[in-house]
Amino acid sequence: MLEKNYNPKDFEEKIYADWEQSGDFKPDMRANKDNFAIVIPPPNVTGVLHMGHALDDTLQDILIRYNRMQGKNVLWQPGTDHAGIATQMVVERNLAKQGISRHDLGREKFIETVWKWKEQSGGTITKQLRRLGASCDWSRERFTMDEGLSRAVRKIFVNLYKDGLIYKAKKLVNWDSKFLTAISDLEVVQKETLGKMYYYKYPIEGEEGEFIHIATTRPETMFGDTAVAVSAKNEKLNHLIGKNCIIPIINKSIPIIADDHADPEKGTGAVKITPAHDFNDFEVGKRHNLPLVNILNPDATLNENTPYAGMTTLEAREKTIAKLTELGVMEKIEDHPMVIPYGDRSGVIIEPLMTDQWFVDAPTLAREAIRVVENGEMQFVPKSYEKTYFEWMRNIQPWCISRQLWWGHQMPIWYGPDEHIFCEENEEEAQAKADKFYGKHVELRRETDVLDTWFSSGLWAFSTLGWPDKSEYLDKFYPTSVLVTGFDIIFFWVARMMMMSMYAMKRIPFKKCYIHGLVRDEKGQKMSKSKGNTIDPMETIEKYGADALRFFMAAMETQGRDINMSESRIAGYRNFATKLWNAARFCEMNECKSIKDFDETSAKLAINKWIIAKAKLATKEVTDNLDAYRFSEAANAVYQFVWGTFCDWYIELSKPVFYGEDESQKAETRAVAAWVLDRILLILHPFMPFITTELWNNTATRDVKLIHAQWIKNETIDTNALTEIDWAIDLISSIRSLRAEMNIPAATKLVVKLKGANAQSQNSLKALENIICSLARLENIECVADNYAITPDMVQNVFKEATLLLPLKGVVDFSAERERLNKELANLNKNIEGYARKLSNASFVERAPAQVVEEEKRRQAEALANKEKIEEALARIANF
RNA sequence: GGGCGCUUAGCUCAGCUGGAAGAGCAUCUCGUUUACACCGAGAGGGUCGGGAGUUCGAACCUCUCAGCGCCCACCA
Repeated sequence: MLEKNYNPKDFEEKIYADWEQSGDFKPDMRANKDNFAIVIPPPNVTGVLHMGHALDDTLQDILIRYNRMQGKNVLWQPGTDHAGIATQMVVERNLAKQGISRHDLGREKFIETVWKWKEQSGGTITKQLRRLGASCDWSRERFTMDEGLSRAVRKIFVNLYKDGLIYKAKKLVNWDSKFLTAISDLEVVQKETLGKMYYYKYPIEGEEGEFIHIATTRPETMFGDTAVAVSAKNEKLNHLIGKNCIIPIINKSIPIIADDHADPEKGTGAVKITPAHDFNDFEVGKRHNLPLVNILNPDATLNENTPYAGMTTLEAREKTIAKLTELGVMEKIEDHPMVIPYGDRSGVIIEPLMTDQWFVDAPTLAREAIRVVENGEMQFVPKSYEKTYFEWMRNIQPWCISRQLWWGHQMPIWYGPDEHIFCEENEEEAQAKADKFYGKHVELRRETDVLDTWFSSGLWAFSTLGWPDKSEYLDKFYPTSVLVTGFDIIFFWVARMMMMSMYAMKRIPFKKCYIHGLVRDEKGQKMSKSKGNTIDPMETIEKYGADALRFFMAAMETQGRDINMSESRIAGYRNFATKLWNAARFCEMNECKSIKDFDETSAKLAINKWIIAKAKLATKEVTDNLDAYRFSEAANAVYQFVWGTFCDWYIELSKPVFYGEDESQKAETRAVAAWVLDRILLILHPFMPFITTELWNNTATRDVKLIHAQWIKNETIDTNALTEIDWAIDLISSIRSLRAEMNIPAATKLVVKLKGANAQSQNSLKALENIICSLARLENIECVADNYAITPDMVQNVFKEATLLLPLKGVVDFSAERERLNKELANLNKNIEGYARKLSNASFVERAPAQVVEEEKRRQAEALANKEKIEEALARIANF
């Protein structure tokens, strides 16, 4: 017995526990079937589920369940990411509350603390994924710092190193002065800020009273200047090229050089060159062999190469300006809108800094990764994202992979006494190589840097499946079927997976990459903790059920667009679940038990044949749309069928049967209703796994669990079964509409005389009389002999057939109707003119497809007939 | 500067191959009826951002103008 009220909390968690305990999420490895696999984008191990995950993982679960129901061998590979900086940051913050810094603990103790934190909070997000209904194979859960995955990381690293694709270099990198580490270009966010432009002048050496005018936004970097550049084409200034100028305050002489980096149109036309602190200047410096003067400490304070050692850049800037003013070389200060780089995690200004770092030769790795997208081996859905991908990949820069952090994969690099590098998968091998290299035992020192988190994420598609070991999972499931992720992750992850997979496996990591948008708040604003506009998916689930949230995500997911949260809409989908719940109760109350191996094609009754055809059409629609990754279309197809067709019409149409006398009709209708409900649960299951399973367990008699029930493809559909009932529905709708328009009370039973009607329609009417009278609240309906026939599409709007309906009971005011008919008539006249014009257009008649012309003629004829009828109707009601 | 996308009902958005404009929510009217008021029936509401072009036919294709958003790069 179903409870009276739909209450998802009663069963959602229970059902999930059953699935997981019964091993329903595990692939059947013995079976020789088609394989389908998705690797989950690993959430941060210590994170909590947000709406972005809810979207991402709902879409994946839909695909997973849909494919599982097609009898495929399905694996959804779950796991979490160690998220280097993010996790280290959280743990450091916790320690800070106790007044402890990571340096107090030391590296080993600190890492231990992080592991403890991981043990303690690491299960949160996976629990939340379960609550959402994600049918991952949890027995295979992986973590990027697992022994197996770490081994994969070391192996790839060593291979890349030995292939010359990883190298160490002293380069200008993005330096995060809060975390004291280098970060990659992608982890830098540019922010629009209103800054200032400072204009001042450097005296020309040996020429009293001569100056070169400089403009800069960062005067404090002048102590690192090693040249001033002027374009050779700059007529006003190029006479200074070759001379020297003096940096004030420190009185250092630097050359004035010719370089086109100095745009005569910008600033003063002369640019101070600070090669150690600016990416452009670095390039200029390389071209001219300029010395590098580093003026910053790692914490972004100025160092002893400046007069202001120990000061922050802002403090030093103040000092510098004051001093320049005092020296009389300061000219002016202007407001200047500019873009300043910040660390995406630390939020501090990122300084370009010269340091030793490790790089992956991304441009080389990108070549294969580009090729397999160009030739269509890996396809983006929507396709337009491949442009974004190409754009980035074709301009890719070496990837800085070393991080001066503690939490992460420590690089498999050892240094000998003379700094000779040994790169091996483990310490023993490195030691052996070193001993051999030096001809004696030596002490090795391991590189302390760890790898960028995305290095290990890049291996995720194959490392989780068991690589570098031989693995059945790898054989069956690699390349995986599809990767589902947000557009903001294309560069961070998709691109790197492509590069790493093409390098390590020589094969693509996934055949398709489905990219979705962001989940925003109701107003379309990006959700963020700082704005306080985040919505916790767990609270939404608590309030409306996981099914409602999932359906919302699916129904809103249209390719290439962001999703705005809408509580009213989620409520709407909870209502949808309630509706289905009540429809199932209706079936239960009328003893609609599903019959094992019921042959639905044996149904005789028109309404039953009709709903069966409709159900099959809905199935096809869902199937086609899911195959094309059109989630919203698929979801809406089920929604429309369940609510608009099954509940609104079929249940109502079945009532006269259930409340009638004919037992054989009743029996058939019971079986068919049960069959349809069964079908609904089947096609709705990927979207709403909980309610469908709960109902299935209560109503279905099939001895298979819904999660494994067979999806039905390529059925034959008896579309002829649609006509009669569709006609009746149009008729009923029209009568209802007319009744409302004419203000006839619902209680008033009408007598309807249907004028015309050919033999077939008369038969239909006879057969469906009960239904039509009951649903349209009629006393009776009868056909009146006449000279024109009724076809289903003629009854689309009864107003066009106004003479068909003559209310005999109740007082009816026709004035509104008269007005309406007159309007209709005017419209019709306009249309008739239009048709005539079109049909007399020789170009149209000759060039449009014959059927289109026919259609136009048919419409013209119809319009003319309608016109006649309306005129007739007007004449009739003239007496009222 | 380069790229991508958006503009359709009051709101949020669908609309796939060019063939008589759709959904949900909101609004208004009415509710006989035992699956459901988290409901039912009905209604109103659109110059598909503006303009031009291609076509027998354009929300859809082309050009153009305007507005909005995102990504990348740069800005002394």
